[in-house]
Amino acid sequence: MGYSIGQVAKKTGLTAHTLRYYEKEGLLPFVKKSGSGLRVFTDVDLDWLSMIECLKETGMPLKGIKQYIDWFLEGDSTLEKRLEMFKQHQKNLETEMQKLKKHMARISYKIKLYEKAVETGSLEKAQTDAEIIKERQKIFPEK
Amino acid sequence: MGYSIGQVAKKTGLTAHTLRYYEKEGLLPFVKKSGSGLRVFTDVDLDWLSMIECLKETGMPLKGIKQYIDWFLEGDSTLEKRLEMFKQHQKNLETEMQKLKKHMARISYKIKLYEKAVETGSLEKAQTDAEIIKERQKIFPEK
DNA sequence: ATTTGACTTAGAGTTACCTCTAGACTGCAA
DNA sequence: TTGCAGTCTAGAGGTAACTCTAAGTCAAAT
Repeated sequence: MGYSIGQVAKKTGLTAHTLRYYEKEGLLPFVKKSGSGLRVFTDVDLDWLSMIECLKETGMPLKGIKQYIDWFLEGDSTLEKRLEMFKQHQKNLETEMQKLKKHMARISYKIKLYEKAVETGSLEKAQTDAEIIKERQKIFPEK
Repeated sequence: MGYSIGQVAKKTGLTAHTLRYYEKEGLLPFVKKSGSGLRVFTDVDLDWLSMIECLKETGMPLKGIKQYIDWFLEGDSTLEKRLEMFKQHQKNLETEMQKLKKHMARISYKIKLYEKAVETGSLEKAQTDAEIIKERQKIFPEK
């Protein structure tokens, strides 16, 4: 019914160092200490870590995550702020995804190009290949 | 038919500082200098910058990008390596996108939750709402 | 001819996010 | 009870990717 820092490190893939660092930065406000000073993590803390991971991996800086946690701790008076934060984050994320998709198309094109190049032994030859040029035009319609 | 560092900065959204930094790091091996030592960028350099942007925004560190450029400069003997690099990068990217999608679903859920919470003035009330619980189960089927 | 603004270099400083060290303490197993 | 892995704190160190400073050069406009 409680986890040591090492157990949580294994569960989350973070290091114990990082968990202490997160706590120091105010990202884990619910972690308790045992009588002898050892951290005792609960499932609530694991839920928070999972939310932190979600926000971090979608590009929110630790400061932003901390802001959210601080608002959470302030209680229901900050509900609008938190909603607004999530909405903004979602918007950023959608923009980001659009960009990623374009970049992926470009990388797929590069793979086709380099497959052709490896086949013929020459990048230049591949670049003048009719199929490749057609492919390229899909990704760079302006050119 | 050549661009100054300031013109390229405007075109790309990077600062002149950053462009010099990229050059120092070996990311812009084709940029020439005028007689008086000013950098002269060409369209080829803009193409490279655009590729650098693509790789950087898809999470490749500058070192990885430099490796690619170094291989490019070595010529056709590194075609396989470059193909392999792009394939690996594509794989990473696909994994990343899957993760992002999951995170986005979670953020959408949070928005619904907080919309409900703002409506009722209480996060706790919102969390016990039947619709919200159903929504939550879509994202956390295990719970 | 002078001013204005962009450009040059080398190198120091910044921010975010860890990552590690040292030296001490804890808790369980043999 | 001895040993050893795990944990503690405070604080230093590291890395990536910029970002800026200083001190000076260059070039177009007035």
